[in-house]
Amino acid sequence: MSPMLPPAVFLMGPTAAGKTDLAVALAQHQNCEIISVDSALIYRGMDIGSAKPDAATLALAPHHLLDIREPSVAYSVAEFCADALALMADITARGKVPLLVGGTMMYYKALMDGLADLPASDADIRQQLEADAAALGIPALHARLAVVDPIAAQRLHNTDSQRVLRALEVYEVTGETLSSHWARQADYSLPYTVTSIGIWPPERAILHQRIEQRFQLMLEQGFEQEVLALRDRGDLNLSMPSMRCVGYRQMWQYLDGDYNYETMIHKGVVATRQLAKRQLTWLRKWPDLHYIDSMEPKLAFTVSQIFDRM
RNA sequence: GCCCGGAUAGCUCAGUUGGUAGAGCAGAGGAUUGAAAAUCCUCGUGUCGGCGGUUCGAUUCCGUCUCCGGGCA
Repeated sequence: MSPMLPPAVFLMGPTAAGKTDLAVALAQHQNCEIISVDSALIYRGMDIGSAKPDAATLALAPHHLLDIREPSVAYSVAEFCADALALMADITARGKVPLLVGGTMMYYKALMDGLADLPASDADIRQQLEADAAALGIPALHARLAVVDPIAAQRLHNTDSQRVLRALEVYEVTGETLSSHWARQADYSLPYTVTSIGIWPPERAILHQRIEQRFQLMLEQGFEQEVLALRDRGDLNLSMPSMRCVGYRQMWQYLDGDYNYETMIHKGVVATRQLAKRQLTWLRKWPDLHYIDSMEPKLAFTVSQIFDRM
């Protein structure tokens, strides 16, 4: 990384760790502008269950990349990278520091390391592949992949529905294998000097407690009504990325009558804990991460010092 | 008070014709290239409720006690 590159800050952490509060405090006292890095906050009408900052908070500290999609429309990591890079350039040009905040770790990873030149998903082909998967099973599609792209097939487990389907999709769309796209991946590095900050409580039990309390709070704030309204639109279903978000999926299934209210709460909390665990798996291996204990009361001050040293 | 069921992993339970036990869920660790809040992989020692008895050996059979259901009074 060249010292000539402009600064940017990544503020990362598992769900319910307190990222938003810290980001808002920083945005008010530092010369920075917030870009959300969150695959759920992009959706309009999904506010309570996604723990989106409320209007008063956003008035104090505007966030980019909130409410940029209808829940019926998918977003992608590639779109995120394009959006984020454009915003970062703009913020930098206005003499401010881009402060990226969120928990979607693959978005950070792709922004940092780049993506291969792959085609966007193709709705028709994907639909056909999903039909094949339903009829034949994922292992059969994995076997099909092994014929055309043994390298990719070897890397993918034969039950990994999402990646096996994607690999076949890339091949069908481009006529070229996924592994050969990977092989041609261009050199790339993010043109910023990044300071990476990770925030979470030192004890997992504390995070679990916060997750449970926050889920209860969402219910009190009208999460069920929010999902009822989404169902009433009539254009959404459980196969869409938006409705697969943690909490929304479980509330939807409860409203379908799949299980009772108490079970919905339990499954929602469990799914959130499991999300946090996966986020922490990314964070543990993130290079040059400044870890911040979210239980530390002088948090904002600590982070300000990091800013000052940039 | 009596009768019948239960009591085994954090939870729900299976099982051992007597040789100290295993599933699902939870939890933990990991992977992660246009759906990523997604998708997937790996990981199972626990006084088999307590105390006695029978036995080479009891979580398993017998007795008894405790607790939890249900029933009868």
